Amino acid sequence: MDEKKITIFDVAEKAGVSKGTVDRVLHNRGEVSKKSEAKVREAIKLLNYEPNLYASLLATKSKREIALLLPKYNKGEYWEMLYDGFVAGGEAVSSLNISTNVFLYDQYDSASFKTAAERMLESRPSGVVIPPLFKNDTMELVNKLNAMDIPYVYVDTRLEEGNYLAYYGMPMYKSGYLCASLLTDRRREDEVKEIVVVRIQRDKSRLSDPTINRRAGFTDFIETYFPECVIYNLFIDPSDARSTNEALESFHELHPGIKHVVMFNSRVHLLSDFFKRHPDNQRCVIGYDNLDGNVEAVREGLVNLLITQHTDRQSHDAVVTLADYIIMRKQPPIRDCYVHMDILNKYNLENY
Amino acid sequence: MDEKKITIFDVAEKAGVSKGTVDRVLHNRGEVSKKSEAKVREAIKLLNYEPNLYASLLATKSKREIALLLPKYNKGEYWEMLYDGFVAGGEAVSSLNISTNVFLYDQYDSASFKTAAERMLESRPSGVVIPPLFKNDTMELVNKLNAMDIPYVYVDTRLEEGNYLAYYGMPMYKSGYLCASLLTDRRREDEVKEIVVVRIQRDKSRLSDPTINRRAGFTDFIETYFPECVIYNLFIDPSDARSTNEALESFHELHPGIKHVVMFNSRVHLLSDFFKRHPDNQRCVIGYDNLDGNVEAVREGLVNLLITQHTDRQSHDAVVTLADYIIMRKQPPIRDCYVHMDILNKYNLENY
DNA sequence: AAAAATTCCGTGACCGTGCACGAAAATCAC
DNA sequence: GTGATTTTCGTGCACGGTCACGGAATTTTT
Repeated sequence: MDEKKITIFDVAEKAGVSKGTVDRVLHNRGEVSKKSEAKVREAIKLLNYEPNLYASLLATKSKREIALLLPKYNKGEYWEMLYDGFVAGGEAVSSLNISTNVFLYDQYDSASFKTAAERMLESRPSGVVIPPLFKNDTMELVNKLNAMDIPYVYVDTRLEEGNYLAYYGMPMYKSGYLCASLLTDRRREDEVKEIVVVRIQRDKSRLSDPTINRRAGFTDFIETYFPECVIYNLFIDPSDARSTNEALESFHELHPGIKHVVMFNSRVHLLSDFFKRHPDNQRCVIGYDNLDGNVEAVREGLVNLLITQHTDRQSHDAVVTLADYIIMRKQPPIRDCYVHMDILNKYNLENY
Repeated sequence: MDEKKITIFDVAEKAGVSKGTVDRVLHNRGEVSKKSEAKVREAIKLLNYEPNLYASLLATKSKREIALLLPKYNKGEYWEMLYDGFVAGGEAVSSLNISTNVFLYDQYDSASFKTAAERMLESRPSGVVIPPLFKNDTMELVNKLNAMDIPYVYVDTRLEEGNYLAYYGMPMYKSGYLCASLLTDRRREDEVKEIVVVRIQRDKSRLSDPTINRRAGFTDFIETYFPECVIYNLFIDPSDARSTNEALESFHELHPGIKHVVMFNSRVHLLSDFFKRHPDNQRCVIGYDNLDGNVEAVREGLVNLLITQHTDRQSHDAVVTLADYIIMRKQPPIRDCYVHMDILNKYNLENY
């Protein structure tokens, strides 16, 4: 009712100083004696003072910037969604005098990550969003960020260190488990004897396969409920459509009866051509992520289900979370935000 | 770059008037000659002026209120989710000097709707959120709102008139279609011969069954792809657990082999007890809406799938949309917002 | 045409905070 | 103890609106 809004003046009065001093304390701008600072902080706590965001925003001139460190990508690839969400988040907070900036690197070249990180640091951002692809390099970066007191948010995956402001991502293990449950839904054991997992050649030689946990979840489910089932691994090269198709064809000749196909990365659309040539309405295909190509494949009935998340919302929320923290020192209510795993089929992908 | 922010002064100068006049035009506060008004509007358009929200919020004293007209509900019922989202939306816009207020009525008593609507109008809200249960009464209300120039947003369902600001809801017909597709996923025709649809006794005698379109979508799918299939209707009384169970038991005795059970309203949890007594892992049960009871039923494996939407987000977004419109006359980008239909099973309901 | 009534419009005091400027107080050097 | 530094602090304008007040311009009345 009588919500008398307390202002910086009230605090100043209570502390026996001027509003200028209170302001200095509020923004840790220094030039305040320890004694005064103590009194001001006391008064702030006592009065339960919260600064008026609007007055602050109106008066301030300082511009902030939030940076995103992202792998280079081609149109329609996974990382594009993170990028889009980041931009959208930037628009959402642009009225808070916060802008955004993206630094790209080559996801197969650790050195390029380092230089991108270096450039990013030089831009002196007020906050950073990172999908931590290179574990060690990211760790190094994060140490510097901590030293510079720059908050950062993980998206996609997360490192096991303790200083990130928040994390947005899909629970990988569970997403594999979910996939297996959908693939085998209401099937008897003798109906699921063989499964093909299509994988990316390049990931084999990589330090860390990004889908490893997902695969683990999937395998655990199958081994528990379909112990007799055989899981084949088929490797393809996403950059070479011809070799991909050849690999698929020759595998198909070898194992013509396989009805269950799964792909743990976001590239299940690469199989569309093959499925078009070999239609089979007994087949069940499950992939991940709502890339345009994947969605189209579901629409055409080539892929049955997609397990997705609002990837763009991850980076969007990351930006908003950072902005809230930068402007108002507001801690996010939940630090580890596992986004919901959506299940998309032909009939519910329209409004996604 | 040189994003020189244009202020009310720039507009005033361009129009050859004072800022006071511009302000009067901006808020349709009258006391402006047609000539001046025209010049001001011209200048606004020319300069592409947008008022500074923060300055406005800082200076304004006026309080606004957004009202929600909602059926009375018990804890754990569908309408509670709309309520929760409304409250959450209210918190999100509270800093815009906007508060919220809820007016409850008896969903089976048209007269109580009318008095609630009357009370609501007397509170002179700046915006209204309505799930239009009573078509005619809502129409009457809406006419008054239009006359009073009060914007309103539909949630849940929508009337076929043209003046609402926005609508948030699930595409009912499609949600039935989706349900049928999931129920029969990868089934051969001879595997789906009988389906039970459990319905609410009371809805039979009601003017309009709220699930009618959903049922239509469901039936259309089944008739298309499983023309031989028989759909049974079983009516229960949600307020009487004993009679419900009796109805289920006697139906079960009559048709013991039925493996497919569907419920089109949000009360599939009412069947939990029965399923507990008659476990059958060949059975497939699909319901709607993520009420706690329903979620629990999925977790326990009594219900296979839930088709849900973020019901709370409907009313939440409704409030935010209204606030944006009230404060900044911002039209929502999409007027008819069909929210995405989520599919929930045992393995992806945790983070929902 | 002057007076009265209306309509229209400019002015200026806020709203609560940020920040530059310079004065006051405290510390230091000798 | 005096002057020079350095530290600490108060003051006042700016930010871009809102809105009440009262005066100017216009219309109406007599």
